[in-house]
Amino acid sequence: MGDRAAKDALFDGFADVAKALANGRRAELIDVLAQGERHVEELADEIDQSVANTSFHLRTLASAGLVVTRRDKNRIYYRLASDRVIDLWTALRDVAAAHHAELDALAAAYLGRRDELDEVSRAELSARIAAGDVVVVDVRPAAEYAAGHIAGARSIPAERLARELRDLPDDVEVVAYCRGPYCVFADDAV
Amino acid sequence: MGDRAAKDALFDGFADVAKALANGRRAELIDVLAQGERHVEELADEIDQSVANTSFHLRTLASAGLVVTRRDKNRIYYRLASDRVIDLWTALRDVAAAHHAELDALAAAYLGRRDELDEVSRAELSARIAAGDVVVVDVRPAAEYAAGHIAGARSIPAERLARELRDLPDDVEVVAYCRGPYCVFADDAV
DNA sequence: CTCTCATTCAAGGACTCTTTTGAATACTCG
DNA sequence: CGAGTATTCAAAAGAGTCCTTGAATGAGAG
Repeated sequence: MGDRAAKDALFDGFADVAKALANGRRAELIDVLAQGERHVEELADEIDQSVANTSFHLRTLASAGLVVTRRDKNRIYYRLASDRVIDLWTALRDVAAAHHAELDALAAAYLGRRDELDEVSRAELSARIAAGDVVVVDVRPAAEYAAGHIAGARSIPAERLARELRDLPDDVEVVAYCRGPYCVFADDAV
Repeated sequence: MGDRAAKDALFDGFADVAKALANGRRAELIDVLAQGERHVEELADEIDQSVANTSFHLRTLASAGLVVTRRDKNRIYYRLASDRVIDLWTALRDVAAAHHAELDALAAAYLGRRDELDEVSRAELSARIAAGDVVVVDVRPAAEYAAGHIAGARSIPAERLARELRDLPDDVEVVAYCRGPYCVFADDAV
């Protein structure tokens, strides 16, 4: 008890979990899976990688215990192992945003100029939903809407938005939302 | 805005932070630094590595923004960049403990049989400190005691314990504590 | 200024990770 | 059972990581 080899092995175990997140493509997978379960081909499409490579990354995540699978017909669905994984992902993003020197520039390059958008706080949004003077649009993929969404929101995935824009009412304000601070669907939608 | 290369770069940025934690020795460094700042040679000693290799790992952590340095005379002290890093480390440990299949075995191998020890809850401990019927001993290294400790605790680093054991009073109970659930100083002390 | 010491750098060899390609599994449905 | 499809495996090239050794840096003290 308490010997060096055992301590190394234990902390290597902690490091294994970090190693699973230590790849940009796997980080994207976690970010997508935080919205709900998806199958391999969808995930490959989300991260723009081959199905084989995506499957490999998912296996890496699975063997670190971050994701689990479920079979339905002949599709295999992956989902996060628990909400704790979301907490870990959030903590990682927070630390990166706070301390990683280049992250501001990277985020700006991907997200564009956010200051040209109008933001709506959570409290304000729920007040206005209750008052009925706003239409909320969920611009995430249909699978993520199906896995859970803001009550009363309408699903219009980003790629269908141009076609369905005319169906939205003219006389009330429209609010678009997506996955979180590092998701551009809503920005594009506006 | 929103193009694939920029998204890859952004998530590679998140992965950089995970990569910094993706090594057992660096994980040990974070765990030690969570107790307070230390200089390179002390840290090398804690993780049983050469000073050069420890310095290399610390640089890796520093360039991911997880630790920062401070010079005092001709010593360089490292400390965590902020409490957010502690949150990240805690979240990582939690996920590992909950989902990593082999971690139970590794922890048992390092920690030994914890069930032979008497545990004292936080509430109970503070009540008994107030009542004065307990002596609390901090068995961490002196530097960590200096960086912060339970009010009223007495510092007896593990390596001095055998010598100073006779000085402890016979008539009240003694409670030992150290860094947290993955630290064996207190177990050894008992 | 020079000496000293803590820390960092550089080069190397062994090892691991990422991605692609093409083939192999494993399951469902007819 | 057999066809069809989603997923995983295997091999290989190229890149990156870890740790050791020995030398270099740079701040403080004399």
